[in-house]
Amino acid sequence: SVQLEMKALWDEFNQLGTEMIVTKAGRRMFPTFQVKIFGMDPMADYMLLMDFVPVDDKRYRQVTNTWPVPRYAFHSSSWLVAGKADPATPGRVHYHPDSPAKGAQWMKQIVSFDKLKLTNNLLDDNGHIILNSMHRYQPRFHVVYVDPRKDSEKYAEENFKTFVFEETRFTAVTAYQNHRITQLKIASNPFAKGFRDCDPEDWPRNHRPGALPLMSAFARSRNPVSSPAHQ
Amino acid sequence: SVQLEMKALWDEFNQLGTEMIVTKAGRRMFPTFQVKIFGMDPMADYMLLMDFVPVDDKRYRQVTNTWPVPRYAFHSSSWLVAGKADPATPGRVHYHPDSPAKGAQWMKQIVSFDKLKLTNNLLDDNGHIILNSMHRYQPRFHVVYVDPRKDSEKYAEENFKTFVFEETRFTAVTAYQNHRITQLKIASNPFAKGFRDCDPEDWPRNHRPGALPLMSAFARSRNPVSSPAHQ
DNA sequence: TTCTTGTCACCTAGGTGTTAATAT
DNA sequence: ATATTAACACCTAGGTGACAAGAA
Repeated sequence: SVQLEMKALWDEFNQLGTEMIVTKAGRRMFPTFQVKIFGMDPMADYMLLMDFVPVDDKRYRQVTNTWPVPRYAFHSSSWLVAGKADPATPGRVHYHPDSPAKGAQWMKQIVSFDKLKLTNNLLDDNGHIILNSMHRYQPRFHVVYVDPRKDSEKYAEENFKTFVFEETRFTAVTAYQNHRITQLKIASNPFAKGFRDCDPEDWPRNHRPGALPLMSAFARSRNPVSSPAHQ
Repeated sequence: SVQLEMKALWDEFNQLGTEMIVTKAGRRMFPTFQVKIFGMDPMADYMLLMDFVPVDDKRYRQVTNTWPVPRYAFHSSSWLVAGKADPATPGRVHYHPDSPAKGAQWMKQIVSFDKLKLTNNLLDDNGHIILNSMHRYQPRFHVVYVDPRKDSEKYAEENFKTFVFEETRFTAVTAYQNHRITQLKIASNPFAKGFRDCDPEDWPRNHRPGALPLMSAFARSRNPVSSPAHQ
C-alpha cells in the first residue's frame, strides 16, 4: 500500500484548483509528489515510476475578470472550457532515479519525485514529462516488481500496481491563473520565500492541518487579483 | 579496466604532495576521484566502492620554516616523520550511491565519487571515511560483481577487482601545510573562486596538460609562505 | 609551538514568482 | 485578448579557504 505525503497541503491546493507551471527547460512540481510505501518484499527489486494522464479531453481558458467590480474580481475568476483538447503529447514516464532498488530500500524512507520536471516543449530531449498547457492532468504512481524469471514478460500484467491520488490533479499552465494558487505556492514553497511579506514564522513551523489556509499571506498579496483589470 | 579522470590535475597535486582537509563534519576530496570504466558485462550488476589504506606507519610533522631567509622559506618547507602512526581508524568503505547498478549504466558515463567525505571524527555516524590527520593515505577503488548464484559467497575472491592510482595519494590535514597546495586548490576548485586574484580566464579554460603549473596564481598569493615566520 | 575547531565571506548550483516583451 | 518566453532578483542548499580562538 502507498500513503501520499503532505496530503494536507495537496488538499489545500486541490480545493483551489492546483496549477503547475510548465516551461521549455522543465519545471519541478510543487508540492512534490512524495509517498511512503508499505508491504513490499524487502529482498525483491522494484522499479518506481510516474506518468500523467489527461483528466478529460477539454482545453481550458481563463474567464476574464468582471468589470468594474475589482474587489470581487477574485470570485469571478474561474476556469471555462475552451474546446477540445490539443493532440496528445508524447506519453512519457519518469522512472525514479533510484530504480531499480530493493523493497527494503524503498520502504525505509519517504520516496520523493523531486527530480521530475514538467515541460511544454514537444521536442524536449531531457527526458522531462511533456504536457499541454491549459489542460488538466492526473499524476499516477506505478510500482513494478522486477521478476527474476527468464520469461518475465509473460507476467507483466501481474507484476505492477498503479496508485492514483485524485487530490494531486492539476492544470498545466505557463503562468499562474488563480492568484490564490500563487499565494499558496509562495507561502508554502521554501524557494519562493523571497516573495513572502507575511510573518516569516507562520509557515511551515506553525502550520497544522486544519488551520486556516494561509489567508494572511493572501490578504497581504503584492499583486492582489482585485487590482483593476482594465488599463 | 579503469581510467582515472583529471589525471593531469592529480599529477600536478601529487608532484607537490597532495593534502586533503579532514573536518568533523566531513569534507569532500579535491580533486574528486572520478573514473571511466571499460569491459564490464553490460547486463550484470556491480557494486562500486572506495576505501583508504595507510601508505606507511608514520606520523608526519611540518618542519618549521628557516629564518631569516623568508624568500626561500617555501623551499625549506617539507614533511618530517614525527613518530609511529596513531592507532588505526575504523576501516570504513564508501559505496558509490548508485550501487548496485548494471555494467551498462556504470560505463556510459564518468563515475564520480563526489559524495565521499573525509572526517577526523572517530565517532562519526554519518558514514564518512575516518582518517587520522597528519597521516598519508592511498585511495583504492573496488569493483564488485554481484554474483546471481545462490552460493555466491564461495566465489567472493574472484568476484571483485581492485584498482590503485598512486597519483591520488595524499596527506590528511586539518589545515593546509604547503601553501603551493593551497594555491593550486584555489586555482583549480570552482568553489574556491572567491580566493582567486589572478586572471579569472586562466583556469580551467586555458589550462592544458603540460602548461606551467599555475605559477601566476602562486605568484600573486595573498598569503605567500615567504612572509616572515617570526612575529 | 603545533595542531584543531568554529565562524565567516564568497563562491557554485539551481529552484521561485515577477515582469516586460513577444507570440498567437 | 490571451498565452508564452526570457531575463531577473531573491531565495535554498551547500562547497571553499581565511582567520581567530582554542586545545594539546
